Amino acid sequence: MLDAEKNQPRRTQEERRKQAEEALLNAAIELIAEQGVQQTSFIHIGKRAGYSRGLASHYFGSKEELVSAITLYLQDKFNSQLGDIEGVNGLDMLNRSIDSYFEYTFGTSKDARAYLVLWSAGLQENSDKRPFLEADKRTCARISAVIEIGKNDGSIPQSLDSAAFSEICLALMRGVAIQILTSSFTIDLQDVKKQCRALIGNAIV
Amino acid sequence: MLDAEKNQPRRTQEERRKQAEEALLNAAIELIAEQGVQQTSFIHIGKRAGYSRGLASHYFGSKEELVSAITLYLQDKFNSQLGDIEGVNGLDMLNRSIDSYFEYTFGTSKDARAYLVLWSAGLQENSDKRPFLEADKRTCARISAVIEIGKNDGSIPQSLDSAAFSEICLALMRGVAIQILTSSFTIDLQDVKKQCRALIGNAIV
Amino acid sequence: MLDAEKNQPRRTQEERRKQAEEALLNAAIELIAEQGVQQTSFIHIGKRAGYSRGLASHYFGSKEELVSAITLYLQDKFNSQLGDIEGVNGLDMLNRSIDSYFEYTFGTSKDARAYLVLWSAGLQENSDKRPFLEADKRTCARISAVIEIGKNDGSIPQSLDSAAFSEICLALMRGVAIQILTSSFTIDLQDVKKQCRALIGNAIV
Amino acid sequence: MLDAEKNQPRRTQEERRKQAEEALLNAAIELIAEQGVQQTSFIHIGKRAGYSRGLASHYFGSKEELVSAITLYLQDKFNSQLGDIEGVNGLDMLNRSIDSYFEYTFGTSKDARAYLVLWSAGLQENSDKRPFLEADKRTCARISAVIEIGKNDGSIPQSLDSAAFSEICLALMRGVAIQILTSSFTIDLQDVKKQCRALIGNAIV
DNA sequence: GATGAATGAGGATTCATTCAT
DNA sequence: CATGAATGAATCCTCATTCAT
Repeated sequence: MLDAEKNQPRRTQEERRKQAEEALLNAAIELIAEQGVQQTSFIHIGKRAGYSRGLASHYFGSKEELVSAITLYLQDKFNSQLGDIEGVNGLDMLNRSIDSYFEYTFGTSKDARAYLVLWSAGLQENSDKRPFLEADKRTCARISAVIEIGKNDGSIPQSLDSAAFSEICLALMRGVAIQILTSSFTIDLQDVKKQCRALIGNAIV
Repeated sequence: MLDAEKNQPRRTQEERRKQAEEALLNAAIELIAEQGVQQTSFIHIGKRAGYSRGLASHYFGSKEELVSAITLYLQDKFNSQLGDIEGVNGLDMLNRSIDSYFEYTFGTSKDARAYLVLWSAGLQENSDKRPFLEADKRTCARISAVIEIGKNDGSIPQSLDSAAFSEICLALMRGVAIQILTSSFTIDLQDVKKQCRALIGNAIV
Repeated sequence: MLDAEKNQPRRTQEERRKQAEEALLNAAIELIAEQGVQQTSFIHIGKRAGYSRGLASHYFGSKEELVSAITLYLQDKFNSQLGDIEGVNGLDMLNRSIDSYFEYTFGTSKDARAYLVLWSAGLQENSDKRPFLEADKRTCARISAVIEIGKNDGSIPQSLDSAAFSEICLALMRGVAIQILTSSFTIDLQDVKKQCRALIGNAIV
Repeated sequence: MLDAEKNQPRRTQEERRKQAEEALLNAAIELIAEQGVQQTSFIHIGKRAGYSRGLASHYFGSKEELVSAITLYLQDKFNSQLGDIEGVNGLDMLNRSIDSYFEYTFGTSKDARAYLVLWSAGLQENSDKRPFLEADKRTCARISAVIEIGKNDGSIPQSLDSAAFSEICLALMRGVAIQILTSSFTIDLQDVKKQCRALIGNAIV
């Protein structure tokens, strides 16, 4: 009991820290989704999170480190939300993967938009693309694995090049995501989804 | 004769102005492709173009106007490079359109990269997306037109929804382009092209 | 017995406090010798000493007080190291005084360097020079006393103005010390010492 | 005449720049002499010089560069003030060199104090001492040259080691200077001067 | 028309300092 | 007693922008 009493303040300190850090991260994510990375200043982040202007700087050290932390945070969150893909067979699992990516992208949180804003910095020549390339590699590997399952259970033909197809798949999904987030589509989301499925379905059969 | 003498210097002035303006625009495009919009300052643009640091500011007024000017400049350049699409039938024209977009994106100039850097600002909620949306609309209209030609000459089935398909097509092309420009693909460019063509080809037949 | 039991933890606390304080002081001295006063932050001091970042602040209150504490600490340490000057006569004692100042300055510890860094703040017009002036006065008094001994035992001529000479002596020693610590000498230390002794020796005889 | 009219604005621009730069340098020198380098901010410099807070930063790029510029400026100014040393023989020239160093140090301008403040940063281990070492080397070379002249004309004995002696001389002069600037001397300046001359004079004969 | 001098706003960053635990 | 969470002041620095020449 005494130990618990002694530990409590410490735990509370840690908790305070964790809570503040998460609040700052989420504030930063919102602001990045709204205004982009450059326009998002430590001052704004602190204000939005309800803390002082210096705290985000204090915790994350520099803006570069903040961006890294956000990137990892969003990737982890995405992966944990994704969980295990289930389906009656490989093809079904592939379709469900695509659906869940759609759901993530069009969900209410600003995570997906913020992630794509961060990721789009990779379009500049001078930029550290590694964190995003590794994430893309993992995503493609997951798609490839599903395709291989489909090949084994007969729902996907053996002739399909899983490595190449998974990368094209990701490119398509990402292209669709960004066109939606930039309000480029005039057709409605259900149509977009249907077209995507058709595109992928026809390629596989 | 006197008129000619008077006009000549004026014309030369105008030409010099045009030349300087173009040099500044291209310097800005290079810098944007390399470092992004925010990191590209008037000073750097002037230096890269070989002019004074005040000239870009002098010509374009403000940074916002500069970005607008660059956007229009790049769209015009792209359109004029594209020219008229030719082909034996609609399907062939569609394939050639896709090829020319590939060529533009992977060409030596930094135009495509700079344009996508500018366009990616549209991922942020607070941003003026109009110039890009209009350009996308024109692009889709062009693809739609080609599809309609294909429907008429029998190379593309009547059942294809040209409006929806053209938008998905653009999404795919844009997704592929940015995955390439962010070095995400591990498969080679020829493979990417082949996969794209297959995807679109299967969808049409 | 109960008293002893009660006292023991108190003494241990006090000892721990003293130990921590000394560790913090020495860490601060090292950092000041390396980087100067301004660049030496409480956080760095705590880290270097192996304690928390708040402890130095907790003990010394403010940075100004910390600097005062260090100054006194270094002066006390110097004085206690110096101890009593011994020699066969006044002249000999003077020479030994000079030698011991050399030894202190060129010793392995960073004390002398740190002290001179702190002292050099006195070059600025707006600065509290008192602690250093008092220390200098004591040093000159010590040298004067030695000279007076020399006058009495006949090793130093009566004509020498001990007050003026002791101040010039200190100026010479300090000048030599800082030239050495700023790596300005190209001649070796033995030569420096020899030259100094000759300068002082010739002045006295 | 037209040329002159055309050139004037350009020259005026340049002059404005030069004037502003010099005002900023002198303001910085004053502030450094008063408060030290760290406490001297760009904002204060601008204010003291009668310009905006950003100008010093704009001109000198960074504080490090500002310090470099000031160091060079002060060294150049000192050297040009010094001019050629004249005297009836080498010994006389040596004495006059010492006198002029005294005059410089105790003059009304804050140059000498500022220079010594800058130079004292070299006491810290992590610091760029080069600009100061080079200046010291030049100073010693000048003293050595004078000593050699004295050896040739017979006013200084051949046995004197000019290299070693010039360095000790500089150390003495610098030690005296900093003791004066830190108000350490209780004896008056004339006495200090007399003592110095005696010290050096006795060493030479 | 073109240059670059000068301004001042804005933001990253570092810390002394205070305060809760 | 000791830790470290949190604040906010201060400063360097970068630029868009204005303006004199």
